[in-house]
Amino acid sequence: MGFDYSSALTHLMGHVMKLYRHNVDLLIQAYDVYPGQPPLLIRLAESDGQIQQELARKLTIKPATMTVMINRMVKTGLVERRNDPQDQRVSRVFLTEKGRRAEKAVREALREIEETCFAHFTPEEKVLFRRLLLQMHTDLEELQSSRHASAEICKERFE
Amino acid sequence: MGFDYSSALTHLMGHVMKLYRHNVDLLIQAYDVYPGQPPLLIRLAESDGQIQQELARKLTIKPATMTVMINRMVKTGLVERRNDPQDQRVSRVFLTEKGRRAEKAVREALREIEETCFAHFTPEEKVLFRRLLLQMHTDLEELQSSRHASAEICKERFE
DNA sequence: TCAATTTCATTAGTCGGCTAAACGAAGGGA
DNA sequence: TCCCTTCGTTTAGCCGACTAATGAAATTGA
Repeated sequence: MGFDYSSALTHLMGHVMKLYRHNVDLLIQAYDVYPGQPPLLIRLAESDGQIQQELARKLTIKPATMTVMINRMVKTGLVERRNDPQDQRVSRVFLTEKGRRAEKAVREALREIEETCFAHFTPEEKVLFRRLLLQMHTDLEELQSSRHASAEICKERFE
Repeated sequence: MGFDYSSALTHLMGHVMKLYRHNVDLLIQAYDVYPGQPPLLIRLAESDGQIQQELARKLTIKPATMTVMINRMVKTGLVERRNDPQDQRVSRVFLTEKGRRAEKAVREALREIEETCFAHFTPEEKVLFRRLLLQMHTDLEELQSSRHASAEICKERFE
C-alpha cells in the first residue's frame, strides 16, 4: 500500500533525465543530429569504421535499432556505410565530413550541459553521486538476474 | 576537447535509468501493462475520471501522446473513455476493473523495485541523493530558460 | 564437398515520445 | 445572431527503442 509513486526517487530521477534529454535536443538539432545519435557520433569519432554489431553493443541497443538509426543518419549525411571486402555480411560505418563537424559541436554541447548539471556539486558530492548510481546499477542487475534465474527454474520444471 | 562522454555522470545516470525501466517492464508485462502506462494507471487510481489534458499535464507528456496511449489502453481493456455531458470537447478517462487490478499490481512492483534500488542507501544518502537531483533539475531548467530567452532576443532582432 | 549451423544485417510491427496541422465544440464580441 | 477565437482532442508523420522473423554470407562438420 503506502507507496507514493510521485515522491519516489526513481520518479524524480526519470524527470531529471527527461529534462536533460530535452536540453540536449535543443542544442544539437541545429546540426541535423537527433536525440539518440550523439553517442553513435562520439563512438565513431573515437574509432571510425566499426561494424554495426559492435556499435550496438557499445551503445547498449539492439542491432535492429542500430540499422534503422544508421539508415537515418545516412539520409541526413552524417555517416556512410562501406562493405567489408573480407566479410560480406558486415557493413562498416564511417563519419562523413559533416558528421565529423557535427560530432565536435555535439560533444561540446554535451560538455556544456554536463558542466551545468553539476555546477553546484562539490567534488565530494560528485564522487558520492557516482558511487550511489553505481550502487543502484549493481542492485538493479542483481534483481534482474535473480528474476531471470527463477524464470529459468520455472522453465526447467516444465520440461 | 577533453570531454570524455563515456565517463560523464549523465551517461551513467541514463544507463541506470534504462536498466530501471527494463526491470519495470519485466514485472508489469504480465498485466498487459506497457512501459509508459504505470504513471497513468497510478494517477487514475488517485482520481478517476480526469480529462486527458489534465492527465497529460501530470505525466508531463503532450496531449497528442496521451490520446494515443489511451487508445491502446482502451484496446487492452485497462481504461475507458466517457463523454462529459457538460462539455462535448473533453473526454474523461476511467479505470476498468482490470485496470484497477493492474494498478495495484503495478504499484506494488514499482515499490519493490524502488526498495531494491535504494536498499543499500543510508537515510542520509537518500536525502542527499534527492537534494542533488533537485539541484540538477534547477540548473537544467535555468539553462533551458536562459537559452529560450536568448532565442527570443534573436527573434526580436529579426522583426 | 555439401548440408547444417552460426552470425550479421534487415524488415515488419509495436510502444513511447514529439511536432504540426486539422477538427469540432465552447465562448465572446460586435 | 454570427463570426472569430480559444480550447480539447485527434491524426499524420517522425525519431528511438524493442521483438520476431527473414535473408544472406561465413563457418563448421560429417
